[in-house]
Amino acid sequence: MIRVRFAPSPTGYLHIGGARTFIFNWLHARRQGGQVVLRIDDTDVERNTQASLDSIFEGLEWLELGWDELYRQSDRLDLHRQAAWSIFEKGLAYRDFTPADAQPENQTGGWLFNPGMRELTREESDRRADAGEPFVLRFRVPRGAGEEVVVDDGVYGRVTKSTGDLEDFALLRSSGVPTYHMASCADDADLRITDILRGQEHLANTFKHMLIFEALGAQAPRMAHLPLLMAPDGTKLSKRIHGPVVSVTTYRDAGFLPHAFVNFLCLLGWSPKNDREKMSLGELTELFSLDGINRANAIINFTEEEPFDPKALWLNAEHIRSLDLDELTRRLQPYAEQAGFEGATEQKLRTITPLIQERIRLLGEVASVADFFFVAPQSYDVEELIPKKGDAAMAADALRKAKEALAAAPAFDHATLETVLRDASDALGVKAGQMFQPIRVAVCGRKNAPPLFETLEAVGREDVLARLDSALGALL
RNA sequence: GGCGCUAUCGUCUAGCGGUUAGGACAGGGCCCUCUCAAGGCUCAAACCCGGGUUCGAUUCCCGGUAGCGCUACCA
Repeated sequence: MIRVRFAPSPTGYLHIGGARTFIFNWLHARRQGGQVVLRIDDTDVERNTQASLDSIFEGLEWLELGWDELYRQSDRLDLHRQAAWSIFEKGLAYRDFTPADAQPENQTGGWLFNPGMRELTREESDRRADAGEPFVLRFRVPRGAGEEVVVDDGVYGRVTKSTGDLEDFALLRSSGVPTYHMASCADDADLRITDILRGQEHLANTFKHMLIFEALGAQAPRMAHLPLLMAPDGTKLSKRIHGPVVSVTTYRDAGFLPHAFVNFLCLLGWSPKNDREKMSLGELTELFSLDGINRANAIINFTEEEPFDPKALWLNAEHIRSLDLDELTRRLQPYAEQAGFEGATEQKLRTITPLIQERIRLLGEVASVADFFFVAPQSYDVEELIPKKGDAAMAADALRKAKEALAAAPAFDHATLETVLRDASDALGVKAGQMFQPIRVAVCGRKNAPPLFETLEAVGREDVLARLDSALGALL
């Protein structure tokens, strides 16, 4: 049974890179009928915040993927400490009494351990500890000549590092709180995690982790590191520098469909190799494989003017178009309410959905695309009422003729309206387009809108006639 | 600085010794058309540099360069 874990630390909001890591883990597990563990890595007491924790859950829940088990590392500190001391008992870790502020700076490279500490006898070490002297517990990295640690990575292949390049890293802080490395490995072993998929920034840490697993007498999980998501300027994503676009909830608020967003994120750093791009969650689950994961970092493309990657927008539009009317209506509802549309009942929305389905890329665009279905256009440029190759007189004629024809129309459905209005334009001796533009602007308040007849039908005879009147008024 | 990883159109990518270097998004043009979309067709756009290996390198090896990551009692 495959067991994966996603282990965010609540020291910042959930960003899209984290979301992608979660998604890849989820897909990897689900593809093989495995389980997904969500583990909150909150051992850094100083930097944890409730807001971050909330943002993580908010973001993950929105993805509509779910998980099977939930843990918090802070509930499991005893387990980590126990694991650390078991390593100490095996002689594979030692106490380092060097005060934190006396730690060598280490920028010229090459710091491996503090002289004197590694060689302390057990008696001496115990004596100083008993006397209450603070210490950190460090892993005793093997120092034999030519020794190396090997990682067989599911993405990067065989990667090795000489132990001569690995410092004696800390397992326990002087406060007694386990470090990330210790807590993470102890938990992975205890939770029987079989596969670790995580960001490539951890590749270099993995050598330490292999050492810890070995010292713990635990079988190391299979490792697979993911290329990183970068900002267009090539630097890492940062809310401070790049703004809210790096936060998952921004995508939710703008009106991305969760699984369209999942689809998009999957395409950054992974490919099914057959040129497929638009995939449902089911298809992704079926197609996902470590083989398809790229090794180079991927840039997510956004600018100040266009905060979302154009491909994300396109994919979202694709997913919107393939939703059935009920589902899309249901998804649209909260955004219509958010826009403050009066009377945005499901029934009313349902008549509008098909008219905007292929015209929006984001659910939130319902606000700007469908406004006139709910309220008469407040103001528009009167010039826009004037058709191409026409003048104000033609516009007025068209509007008057339309009023007359629409008032007399035997029915107010789009088929009837089409006949009636086309006949009217013939009678007026103008082109259909010249007839329709004034009507469209009068009713919708702009030149670009959904098809006219369906739109008129949805708006209704009474409102249409009233809007034609006020347009005529504005024209004269 | 040391160590690790990476390098194909603007962006995401396919390619796993011989290809007109393929697809997608974005961009240009055309068609369709009541506007806008959607759709169809089409154009432009890439193998980081230098050495090897080979009959032949985008592909394999080495070096350079560049980018990213790690180098904490952060994760």
